[in-house]
Amino acid sequence: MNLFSDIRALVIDSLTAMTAEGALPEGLDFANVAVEPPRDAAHGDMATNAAMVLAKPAKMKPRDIASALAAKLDADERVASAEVAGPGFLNLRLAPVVWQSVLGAVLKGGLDYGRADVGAGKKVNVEYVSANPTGPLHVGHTRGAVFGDALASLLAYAGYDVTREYYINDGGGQVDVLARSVYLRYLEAHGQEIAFADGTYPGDYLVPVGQALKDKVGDAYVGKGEEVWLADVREFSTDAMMALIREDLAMLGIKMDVFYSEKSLYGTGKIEAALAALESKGLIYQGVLEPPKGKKPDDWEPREQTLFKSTDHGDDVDRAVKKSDGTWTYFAPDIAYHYDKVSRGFDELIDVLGADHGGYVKRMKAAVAALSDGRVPLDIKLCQLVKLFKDGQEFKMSKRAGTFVTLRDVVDAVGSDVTRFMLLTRKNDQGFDFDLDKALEQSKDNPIFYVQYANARICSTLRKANEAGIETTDTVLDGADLAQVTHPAQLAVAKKLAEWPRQIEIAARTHEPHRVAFFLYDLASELHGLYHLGKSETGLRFVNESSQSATHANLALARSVSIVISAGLGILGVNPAQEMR
RNA sequence: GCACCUGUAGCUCAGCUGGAUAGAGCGCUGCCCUCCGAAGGCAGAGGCCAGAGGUUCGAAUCCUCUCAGGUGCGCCA
Repeated sequence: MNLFSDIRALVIDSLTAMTAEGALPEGLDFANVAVEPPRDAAHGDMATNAAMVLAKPAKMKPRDIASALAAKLDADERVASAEVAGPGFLNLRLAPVVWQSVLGAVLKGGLDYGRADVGAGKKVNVEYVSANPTGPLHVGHTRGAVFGDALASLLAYAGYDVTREYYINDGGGQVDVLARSVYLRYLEAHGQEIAFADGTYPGDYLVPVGQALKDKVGDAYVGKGEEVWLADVREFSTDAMMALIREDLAMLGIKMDVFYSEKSLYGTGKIEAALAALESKGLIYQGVLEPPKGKKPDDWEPREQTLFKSTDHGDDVDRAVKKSDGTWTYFAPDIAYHYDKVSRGFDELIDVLGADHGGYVKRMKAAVAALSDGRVPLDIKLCQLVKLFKDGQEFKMSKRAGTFVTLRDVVDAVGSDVTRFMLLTRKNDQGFDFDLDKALEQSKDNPIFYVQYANARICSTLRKANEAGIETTDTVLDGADLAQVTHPAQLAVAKKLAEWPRQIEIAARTHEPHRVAFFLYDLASELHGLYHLGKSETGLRFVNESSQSATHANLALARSVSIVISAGLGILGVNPAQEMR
């Protein structure tokens, strides 16, 4: 149930009727007619721009259309009043019964109230994290992990068939580096002195991997050349790293549906097939690229290589898919991987990447557009950098000094719920300063606390009512006489609840889970306000000693808020606390 | 040099894909606990929406240019 689309449907019906009666010319396009909450609540509950949108094509004055439309809408029982305002806005006030019925809808729907059908069962693939399997996840990955996971949940809630996917970059040179690093730790486990050369990974996290390798193969690889051990150690090491990464993700409650291996694309004809598909469209050719602008590469020399004509699909320059020595560039398996996603029948693709992949967006979109003949949209969400602050100081990361902060460090410090919520209170393309001290603060300027506090308050109230012998199950509350919910502060809460399905639709359409977090904050604010009004106006207290039916109605309102908060936090992957400690 | 992101209150950020007098939190000022959790609420001050043009009934939002910050730009991944 989405009240806004209901009322919009009413407006469209009325406009259609007006056309039939000759009050409007035939053939008008109503697509741009919107029904939205007005910015200023004093203007009413909803506003429509119908008259202004239609004035020009209808060759009529907006206010004339508006007043005719107002007369039509006024006849509907849900509409308490319809007023023409400003240049031709039509402000609608809805009858209290409309808002009261929202509470019934929430109690009946439970966590499913707000579920939308914008997805219409379409298959969407959300690829996120996809960190190289060379070490534990760090803070940078954490943002993408949380964002992608919340986006996936949001889309599922909005009616999409969602697949959560992790692309394992296990095909490039960096896994050889990993293998050599593990080999050193392996030698160390055999009591040898080791030294880490440039371009190897000196991190301690490889010590147990080296030990495990020793446990597995004994001294079989000691003193042997790479040709003997590299392939095996590479596989052993990436498996170990992926196990580590899965544990990291589990700390945030993240579970992928698919782990897709880059390696599986090599030697299986998949890359060749993808490029053949491009070639059949005339998008592959032999050519020489211009040298990159900006910093001058010292060793630049023009060479002929195999190129993808990505400029045909909006890229700035064409991109190499084969190096001059005939091996694939990293872009080639990525094309094949996305081709595979398209072949698996997804209707939409989303890649969640770090901001450092910005230069990659156009070429990948070009590739997907070409491979799917424009059928499958690819949205790439770039997550900007996270800066960590501790004791008011920026916590600088340095891989050389080994002072990089891992996902595990952050979650250990503030917990999964706080980590997730904080990272989701910002748009993905906005940089983020993560203050670990503030995140733990229990006050109003900590949004997660504020939201959870609202829910805890409700739960506590319901508990107390229960102890006082009042039944508080959803079925009983659903049977409450909601007509008693009439106070403006109460109706304000109900109106906020009515916005929930609409916010879900908007958030899902724009791929912006942060909207959910902000909505929950607003809802919590309404609840806190109402709660405090109960201090001076005793009739607004949730538990009303003089009237059991009023108590039930009030508790129905409170419970509805709790349900929506729980649903919203569920999407964000945050546990809705029932009490604060 | 080019591409992408960002620029909104003193600070940190929202702003419903073009709507009315631009909103929250923090900070500042002043109120509110005999009362379901004050870990809170109410109110006030505070703005040239970076700047300049354009598009139209209407722009923080769309287009162009300029300025500032960030991220990138190779046959690396």
